[in-house]
Amino acid sequence: MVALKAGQALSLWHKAMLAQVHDDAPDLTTRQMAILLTIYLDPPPHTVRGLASHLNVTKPVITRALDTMGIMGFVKRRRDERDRRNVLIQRTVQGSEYLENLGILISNEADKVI
Amino acid sequence: MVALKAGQALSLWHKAMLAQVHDDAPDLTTRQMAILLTIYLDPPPHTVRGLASHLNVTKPVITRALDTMGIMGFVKRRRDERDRRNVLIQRTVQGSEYLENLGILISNEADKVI
DNA sequence: CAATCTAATTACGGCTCCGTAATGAGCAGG
DNA sequence: CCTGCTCATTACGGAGCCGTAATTAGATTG
Repeated sequence: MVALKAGQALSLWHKAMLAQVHDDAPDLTTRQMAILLTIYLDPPPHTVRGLASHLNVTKPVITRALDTMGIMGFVKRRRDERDRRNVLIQRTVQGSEYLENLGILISNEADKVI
Repeated sequence: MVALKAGQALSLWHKAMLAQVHDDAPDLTTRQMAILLTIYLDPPPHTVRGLASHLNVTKPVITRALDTMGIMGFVKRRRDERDRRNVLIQRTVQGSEYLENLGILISNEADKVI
């Protein structure tokens, strides 16, 4: 399972990108996608500072991405009651569904790669 | 080989996105990446109209993406001498190298997915 | 409790992208 | 030729993201 050669990897990437472009679902930037996936795949808690450090970008990048993805309904913010300076980023049902569909889409395309 | 489940696909996508964000290589948009991969993976000739129709976007989107990626050195334009209304989009050494590295990167990340 | 440090956000100027509509240039038929 | 058609590009106003720097709010330390 897996063991993907570079050419096959590019082909898979191509198909996945095409599907993303065709599905006129909300088009996340590379950074937004990386942030969203980190929130959903890495264990919580997630803070702005932690995400910024993990992705090696500045904090405003995270804040803005959370704004955008919050409007899309993909993430939620909650104050950390222990240290009210922190904001804890939380998952949503809608975000889970979005990523689940993305996973299925990529998985399906992977099946078509010889 | 391959047979990627949805969860593994997401994990692969995540790692590939993170690598993209970390490598502060030029950050292409989803559309630009889809266009670039189509140019390099699908058989030529490629025209603005053909790419627009293939990706289901308007022609100015293609023109602008070619401008940007042309400046990056990833694609070249040439007039079609048979029908001088057409522009033929061509690959470059630099673009090949960029995509080759991307393929290797994704392939390496795929190896790490259990 | 004042000074200091930290977390997150907001402000600002700059750049790129978007979609629609107009423009420029080349082909084709009568 | 000239009218109509096609291909690609440019123009234009609007929206989003960027990085740096300033700001707000909360914790901490002496």
